[in-house]
Amino acid sequence: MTSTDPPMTGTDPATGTDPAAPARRRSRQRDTLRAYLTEQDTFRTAQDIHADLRARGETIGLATVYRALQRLVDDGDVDVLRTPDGEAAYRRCATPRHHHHLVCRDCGRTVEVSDPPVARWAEQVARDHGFTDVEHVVEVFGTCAGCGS
Amino acid sequence: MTSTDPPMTGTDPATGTDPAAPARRRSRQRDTLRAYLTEQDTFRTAQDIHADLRARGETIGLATVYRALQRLVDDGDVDVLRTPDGEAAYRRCATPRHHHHLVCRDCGRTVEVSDPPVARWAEQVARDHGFTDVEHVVEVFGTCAGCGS
DNA sequence: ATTCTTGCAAACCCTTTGCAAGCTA
DNA sequence: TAGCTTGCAAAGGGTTTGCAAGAAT
Repeated sequence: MTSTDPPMTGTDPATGTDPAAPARRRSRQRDTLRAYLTEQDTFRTAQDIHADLRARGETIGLATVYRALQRLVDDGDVDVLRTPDGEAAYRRCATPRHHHHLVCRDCGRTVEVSDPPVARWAEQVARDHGFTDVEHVVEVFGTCAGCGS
Repeated sequence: MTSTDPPMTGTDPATGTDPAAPARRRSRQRDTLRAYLTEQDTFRTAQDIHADLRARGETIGLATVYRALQRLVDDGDVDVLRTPDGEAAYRRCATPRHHHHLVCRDCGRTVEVSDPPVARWAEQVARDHGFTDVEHVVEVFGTCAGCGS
């Protein structure tokens, strides 16, 4: 609806890419991260991801994990959310369109949930009070069946 | 509805206070902070609050601000929320019962909004997937009329 | 007098950045 | 070869904590 993300630079209407953006090269690390994220169904912090990859014997630096995640997020390939204690958690979601999450605060297991009514409500409330460039954050945290006592 | 906050220690059914908790003494700093928060209608970070108080000539340490805010939050006297970039922002809300916020991402000006449907929706979604101890985070960010271009 | 509070500085943690070396195209 | 990518270590920024000095009861 509302364009919440104004492009920083112009994009070529033909290719949809930014002509001014630097060329992108592929790398083992980024491929590894992408593969890892694809097989995950939980939200994980950058540190978690780094630790997991290292544990598997992969060689990748923490800074690289952060940089790669940042790029995936910018490209819209990965979702980010802030855990209640302020850490950023990442996840490659199955649903490409706007949605929310039901996240287990213990293991990160996540269920994607959509709710158009909430979005409409947010837009309405904002408009009623003269706010623009609306963005709403809706996350549900809980303890999943597996982690429950 | 659901008891989302299990008490860490037992509370005396008579007084409603925790017998094991240390005695609480009043202090100039805490009174000042409380007064400051009461006159504010915007969400502010601990750093902002500290800067504001210092600018007014008040003498109070940053650590004290953090500790005092933490206590107010624990007591349920102040609301906290995470800004999109991970900082904690505090505000003494007028509405004592559960509610959400429409926050200006520039100046922090806030409008308290209630929406029972969202809460019920969250509970329902969580229950449907076997999650317990549900907690939902719903915040709407935007640019208020005053900060808008 | 007791012990809760404060301040400062150091410690913590997550995240970002500088820069030289490595690798992709 | 050109220049994007990586790793490491250092720097940043917010928040917490240790500890001795300062208050409140």
